[in-house]
Order: sequence, then C-alpha cells, then structure tokens
Amino acid sequence: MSDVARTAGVSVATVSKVVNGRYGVAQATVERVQQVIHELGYEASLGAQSLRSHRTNVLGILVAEFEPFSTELLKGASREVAGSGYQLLAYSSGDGEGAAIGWERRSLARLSGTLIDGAVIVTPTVVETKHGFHVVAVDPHTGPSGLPTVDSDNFAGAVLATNYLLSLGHRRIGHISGRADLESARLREAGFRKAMADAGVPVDERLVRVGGFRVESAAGTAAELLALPDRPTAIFAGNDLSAISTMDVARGMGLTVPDDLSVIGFDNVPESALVDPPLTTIRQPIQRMGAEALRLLIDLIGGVEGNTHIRLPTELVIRSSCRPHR
Amino acid sequence: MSDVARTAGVSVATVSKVVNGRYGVAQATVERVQQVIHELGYEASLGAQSLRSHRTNVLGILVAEFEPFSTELLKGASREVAGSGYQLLAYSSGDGEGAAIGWERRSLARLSGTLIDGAVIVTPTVVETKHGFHVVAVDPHTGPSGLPTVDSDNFAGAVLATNYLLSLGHRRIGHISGRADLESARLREAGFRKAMADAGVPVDERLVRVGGFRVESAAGTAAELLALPDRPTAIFAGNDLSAISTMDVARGMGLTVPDDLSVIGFDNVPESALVDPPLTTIRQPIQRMGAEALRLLIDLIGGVEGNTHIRLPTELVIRSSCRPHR
DNA sequence: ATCGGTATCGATAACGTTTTCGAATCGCTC
DNA sequence: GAGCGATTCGAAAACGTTATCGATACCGAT
Repeated sequence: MSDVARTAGVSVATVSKVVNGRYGVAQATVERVQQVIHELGYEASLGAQSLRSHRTNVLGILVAEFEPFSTELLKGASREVAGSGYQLLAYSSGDGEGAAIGWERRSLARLSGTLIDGAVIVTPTVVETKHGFHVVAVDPHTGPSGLPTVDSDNFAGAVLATNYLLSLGHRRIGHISGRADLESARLREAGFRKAMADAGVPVDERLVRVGGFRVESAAGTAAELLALPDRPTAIFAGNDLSAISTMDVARGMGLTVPDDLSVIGFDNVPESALVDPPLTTIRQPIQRMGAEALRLLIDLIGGVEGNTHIRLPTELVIRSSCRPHR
Repeated sequence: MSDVARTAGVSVATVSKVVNGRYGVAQATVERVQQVIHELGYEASLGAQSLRSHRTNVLGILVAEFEPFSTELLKGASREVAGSGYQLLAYSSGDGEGAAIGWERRSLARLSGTLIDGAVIVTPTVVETKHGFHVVAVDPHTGPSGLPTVDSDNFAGAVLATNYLLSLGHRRIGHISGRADLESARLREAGFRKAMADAGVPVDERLVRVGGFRVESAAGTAAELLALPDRPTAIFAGNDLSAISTMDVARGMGLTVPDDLSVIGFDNVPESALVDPPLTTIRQPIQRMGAEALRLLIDLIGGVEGNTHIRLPTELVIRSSCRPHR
C-alpha cells in the first residue's frame, strides 16, 4: 500500500480511503490512485485488514478433515455464497486423526476476531462460543447446544433403514454407531432401537458397537461383529464411510455382500455409488444442508431474525448392498 | 495475549516466547504461562501472527468454486497434509460465474505474504507469481508456465475415450471442449483429433465446440450439437460435468442415453457414478493429484530439489452411457 | 567485596492496514 | 480583503503478534 501511495504521490491514508470507497477524496485523486493500484496489481492484505478493522467479508467453514461429508457440504455452501458478497474459506485442522478434541475451539479462536466474520462448524464438539461472533453448527454435538443448527432427520432415517432390513427378513441386525458425542449418532442408534422394538425384534447388545464414523475405527468394529460365532446377517452402519469400510472387511473375511451380509449406510455421499456393490443407504441432502447453514449464517450476521434450527428430511436410496435373508 | 500476560504476571514478550517455544524462559515460568493459556483458552490470532512473522504453517488451495473436481483434489491434499505439521486452508473466490479472470492473482495477493506459506492453484489463469512465494499449479494454463505443475495424461486419455467410441462403431462423434485457456482442454481436443485421424475418420468441424467445462455453458453447446440436422451419434465431453449436462439436455430433447446417443466424459468425479445412466468416462486420479501437488509444494518450501512436473496416468472406466452404434 | 558470565525477563519497534482528527487549501460572501 | 464553510489530505494511533536487545538478577570464582 505504501508503494501505491508513493507512486501516486499521496499518503497511505488516502489510498486506504480509495480502496474502501470512503468519502473525502477528490475525484481526480481517486482515479489516479485506482490507476496505480491497477498497474501495480495491489491487493490489500487480508491479515492486516482484518487485524485492524475486524471485518473481512470472508466466512469460514471449519472441518476436521475434508472427507466426503464435509466436501459435499462445501459444495452446497459454495453455491449459496456466490453472489452474496462474501468469500468462502474452508479450514481444516490437519490433525489427521481427529483425536484432538477441541480443534474447533482452537481454530475458531485463531480465526475469529481476525480473518473471518462468521463460521459454519461441521460436527462440532463445542457448544458455546465467544459473544459477538456468529457460528452455526451442522450436525451438532449432543445435548443442549445454544448454537443455531442445521441437521437432517436422523431418527426417521434410521427407522427407515432398519425397517428396510426388517422387511427383507433380517432379524440379527448389527449396528455400527457413530461418534458418541454427536447428536446424529445418538439419534441414529435411537431410531434403530425404536424400529426394532416396534417390530418386536429384541436387539442383541453384542451387535451394537461404536464405530466412530471413521474408516479405520469402523473397520475394527466391523471385524469384531463379523468374527462373532453367531454373526449378524445385516448391518446398519452409522454412515456411508463405516458401511464401505464394513464391506471391505467382509470381503477380506471371504464374505460376499449382499449374499452373505446385507449392509446399509447413512448419508448418501457420492462415493457410496462408486463402491462395489453400490451401497444402499439413507440420503441426507448434504449439499442443501451446507447451503442452508450458510444462509442461516449470513442472516445471523445481517441481524435477520428467524428459525434457528433447520431440519431437513431423509429418504431411503436402494442400491445393491442388501438382499432378502436366506 | 495481553490477558494471558497480565494473569500470569509476565510480559507479552514472554508469553510469545512460551507459545513459540523459544529459548530463554525459566522452566517454572513456562509452566505457569502454559497453565494460564490453557485456562483462558488463548489461541494466537492467525492474522496478527502472519502479519508479523510471515510464517503461519498454513498452506492454501485456491479454487474458483468448490465443484466436484476441486473437492476431490481437496480430499487428496487433506490426506497428504495430515502429519506434515501444516494446516490446510481452501479459499474460493465466491465470484460464482468464474467470469472474473484473474481471481487467482487477486486472491494470491491477498493471502500471500500474510496468512499462507504457499499455495496450490487449481486450473489457474496465471503463469507467474511473486518471487519467494511458492505455488504449484494443478491442471495449468496453456502455454509455457514457469510454475511447478501436477496434471494427468490428458492426451492419452482423450485418445482412449475416442478410440472407445470408434470401437463401438460410432463415426459421427462430437466433442464438447473445455476452457480454451487450459492446457488440459487443449490436449483433450488434440487427443480426440489424433484418434480420429488415426482411424481415418474425418472430423466434422461443426461437431466440435467449446463447452467451457461448466454445467450451464456445456448445456448450451450440447443443445446446439443435438439440434443439428445430422446430429452426432456419440459425444466426447471435455469433462464429467459437461457430460452429465449433455445427458440432461438429451433427455430434455426426448433422446435416451445410451440408445439414441452415447456420451463419454473425463475425470471420473464421484458424481459420474450417481447419474442415470452411470457415466462411462476417463479416470484421472484426482485425489492423488491433490496429494502430489501438496507434497510438491511442501518440498518446494522445504527447499527440496526434484521433479517439478508430475504427470499421472489416465484410464478408461466403462459404465452405461455408451453402446454400439445401430 | 568485586567481577565476569549466564540466565531470565520486558520495553519497544515493526508488520500492513483503517480510522480519527486536525491542518491546509479553496471558493464564496460580505 | 477578511472571514467562513466545505473540501481535501496526511499524521498518527491502534489492531495482536514476534524479534531484538538492553536491563536486571544471580551464580561461582577470585
């Protein structure tokens, strides 16, 4: 900026005013400065700008990793942000194992107040936030979180999945549940139990185990389940990643899906159609969730009052990973 | 930070040293300060930090939008960054239409020097960059770019695609080409022409038109192609998005794919398996490209010498959107 | 007791912006 | 031609860090 100022023969203060379109600079000066800015290709430093003004017109999406669910969400958010005047910045902890609980709080602290004007947090472990900084949670933490939230009807979806397996004649149905601290995981397990109860089928507690929504941990859980003397004939996995992982493990043990084992997932990430066999699953409108979250965030920042909990519907998507029992 | 300093009874300078593990602080003080940091949940402001030290351990990926290709790339990059000590920040212009040529240069100027230590630019229009700031280009601009680059064998892939259509007996083959400024688009068209020439099939110039790699523009081009009195029996689309768009247009005109029209894409984004009918396409290892790009970037920053152009192989993926002619 | 060396710490200047506010100039009016 | 408001500009402080470097305290040895 001082380069621009020197070349244009004005002070940095004036350049700043021109850049931000503030009142109080002569038309001739404005044009001269803009000319120089263009020639030098000057662009304001985001860091310095936000440090000083606490306003950047950049919104953040915080994700633990860029796995399929988060990236789908990103696509939806990206669509929504276009034309809103905001730019989108996706930030990943990069911690890999996600083991580091509290990464959202840390990342949020690093970015808020500087850099971004608000954030969407995906599957957060936090429930509270600094005052004055806007966040919306997608697929929130269990328990009463004060955060504005976007999620899908996890309970109904789980009932759908379980009923489908029941309708195929399965009775020994296993469930690989998700991250224990997520409301979605809790509700999916609850839906599973409700559907089983309604059908009068007792659930064998050895068949429901935590898989954590992640490839590696789900693989371990699937292996335990399938090594059982009286193994399940069908598995309702907490999400597609777990389901895909389960199919891999089954194949590794010499079982074929769906002949020896039916598997149903949850999410309908694009990858679920790519695997062999294509995965039967419960669709959540992930992209739409991303779009809604971003819209909610923009409304919040703009001071627009409105519904602060958006819940979207789920539906059954039948592909080829399930078949009738026996 | 001054809060921490006050509470711990030291100066901000000392807190900074503790945070960054610099030498010259008594062990007892270190522990006391760390304790306070933990209690207060202090986290350094990324903006201020980078403003001052020009080093953030954050790498950027710049994309025009989060469409399927970019998000696949992100997944790969995310995998690679885990455990590297860096964090990943994806930045989208949010301009939507991508019409604003030069967004990479602008975004780069905003982020470089502050905020990020290096960047991966996806399908860039820029060819040069500030000295001392490291970038690697994925799927670069046409022409001699000085940038370290990761791409796939677009030419060979296009030959594969065209030969496949030829082997099915198609002779009137259309091509919807991509963004004219991208090397990949140019090579795909060149591969198409080479394969046609080798097979002794003349290409009807009215059948090869620019689609721009984007849904809307490709739809317009597809409509033109299919409205032709002697319309093509097969179309090689420049990328999957264009191919999917073409199938939509065809359906809208009462044609069924693949009975009335064969369509083949390029990329193998996850979405290509989700559409109806599932898309036959050329696979580029997109996630691997993202991983390689990030590795190259990290090497560059670390001063590691090595190959600065990485080219990955392509292969044919046969699904259901093509069938023999007549 | 004095001294040299080492450990420990803090004051302070930057980094690149934005904002406030006072100074300077200009064009009018009387 | 003096006075006055409006216009135009720049000096300087502030944002939250980090790096430098000087100041102080402490230690053992003479």
